Formats: sequence, structure tokens, C-alpha cells
Amino acid sequence: MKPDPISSEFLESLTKVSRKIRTAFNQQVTAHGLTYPRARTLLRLSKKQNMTQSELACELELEQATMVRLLDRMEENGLIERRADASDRRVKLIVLTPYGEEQAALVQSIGEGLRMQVFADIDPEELRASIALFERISANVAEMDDIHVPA
Amino acid sequence: MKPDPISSEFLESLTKVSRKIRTAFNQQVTAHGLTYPRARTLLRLSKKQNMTQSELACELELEQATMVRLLDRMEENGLIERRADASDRRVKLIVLTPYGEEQAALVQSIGEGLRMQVFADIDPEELRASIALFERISANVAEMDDIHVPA
DNA sequence: ACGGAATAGTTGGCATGCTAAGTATTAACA
DNA sequence: TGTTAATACTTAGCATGCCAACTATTCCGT
Repeated sequence: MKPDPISSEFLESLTKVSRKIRTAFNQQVTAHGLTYPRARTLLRLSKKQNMTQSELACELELEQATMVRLLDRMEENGLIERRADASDRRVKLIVLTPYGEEQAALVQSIGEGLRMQVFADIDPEELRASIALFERISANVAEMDDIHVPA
Repeated sequence: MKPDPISSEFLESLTKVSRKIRTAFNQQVTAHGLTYPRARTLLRLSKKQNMTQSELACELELEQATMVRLLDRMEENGLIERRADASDRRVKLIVLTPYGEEQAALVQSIGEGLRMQVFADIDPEELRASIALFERISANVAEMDDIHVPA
């Protein structure tokens, strides 16, 4: 009694393509002394600096505790700096160092190169259609969580 | 100078939906004392037992070393057993214990329940279209790897 | 203003995931 | 046949990721 073999196949295919892309990206950035999570953090910071660790964690969908240690190593590597916030002594604002800016630009160009190759022969309309599908699925998952964790 | 903002949006959306689904599934199985990788392993074993660790790792797209420790803990938890292979003393064949079979069935039903909720209002045709898209993207990524690692 | 709740960051402990290096066994070939 | 290469598993060390518990601050209701 399979309720829906297609949905199962969809999940497998989704998982695989997602992992393949992440792995490919990771290989390219590790060749430049970075890792996938650090690259993601750099990209986010290159768009908006002076975020708190919590804000950054939220945007990257990581736990605060995970963010702390990721930033620890990025700080050791000279990619970012933690700055005190004058108005709230609990907070630390994250900024890129000049070296961090440089690496962020590198990551950006790696990402663009990768997208150009991977999506070269793909119709944008198909991407749009899939994005719409993803949003509906995401909404369904979120709704499901709400049932178990209402408030 | 963005080469194509849609592909970027697609990647973000793909990453997010993939993580959301995995997290949701993980929450359900942890409630039953399991983890996502163990659940995945149980499912695969419930379809085909007596695989070697390498075969299993390959099917789950994990490294052998990762598989070893995953199986270590599953063995400690009484979910699986390692059996010697008469014809090749290097090999260990993995089988489910009765408890493992039981848990595999549980995981199966959790997965079905989750899919029913998440894909309830989704047109199977859309899923099929996305699967086709995923396959093409996967092929592009694989081809890209080949350029850097030909043989 | 004060005491407790909420928030920001940290730390500890665990489970994955990887690569690289090591051991035992089997295969291959000269 | 005997040396070398390949294969299966393991171990070591690192980087994420999580949750739970802790400290330091700030907020909020009375």
C-alpha cells in the first residue's frame, strides 16, 4: 500500500541534487582554503554587515551555538571581526575584514561560475515553476510543524 | 552584473526546502529515539539486506569511514548486526536485527505520513516535471566534476 | 526601582560528515 | 609463484550541526 511513489521519488531526487550541488560548490571553495558554511556566511555578510550573531544565525538557518563556533574559526582565520555594540552590551556585531571582503568576492565569482555551468541549458521558466512548487511544499512543512508546536 | 538571478533564487529555494523536509523528518524520528542517517540506513536495509558496508555507503552516498561509525552506533543500539562473509574475509555483511526490522517499519510509516501531509495538495505532474529538471541539473553537475577529475 | 522573564552569547557533549593514513585480505600480473 | 596493486574496513583528526545548560545583560510588569 504505497500512498504515493512519485512523492517518494521526488524526495530522493531532491535530496540527491541538493547534495550534489553542495558538494560541487564545497570542492571549489575548499580549493581556496574555505568551507561551505564559511562561504555562505561570507556571502551573507557581503550583502549586509553589522548584524548580530543571532540575526546572522537566523538568516543562515543555523542555531546560535553553531554560529558561535563558525565565527570563532572565521575570526581565527582573519575573515571577520566581532565588534561591541554601544547600545547593548550583550550584542556582538559582525563585520568583514579586508581579507574577508576579498574572499567574499572570490566566493561570489565561484558561485556565478558554477551557476553558469549548471544552469546553462535550463529554461528559466522551469526554474520558476520549481521555485513555486518549493514554496508550496515549504509552506506545507511549516504548517505541519505548527500543529506539533503551535505557539 | 548578475549572470542570472533566477538560478540563484532557485538554489536558495532548493536548499531551504531540502533542509526543511530533512529537519521535519528528523524531528519525527528523534522522537522515537532515532536519527536521520540511521533512519535512512534502516530503510535501505529493509529493502535489501546482506550488503557490504561499502555497498551500503555507496547507496546512501556516504563515505566508507562515515558508514563505519554510523554502523558502530547502530550495532550498539541493537539495530543491526555485522556478519562475516565466508567467501571474503575482508567483508562484513549487514543485517537487521528483529528490533531493527521493527524500527525500520516505524520509519517507513513516519515517512509515509509525512509525505501524505506535505504532498497532499501537490499535482503529481509538477513533481514529475521537477524530477526531470533535477536529473538534468544533476547531470550537469556530474559533467562539471568530470572536467576537473576526468579519470 | 526591583525581581523575574526574555535575550545574546558561550560552553559542553554528542552525532554526522569529510579526508588521510593504517591494517588485513584478495586480486592481478610478470 | 611472488610481488604489487586494489579493495574492505578501521582509526585519527577536523569541521559542522544539534540540544541543553550557563553567564551576562536587558526588558517588563508591578
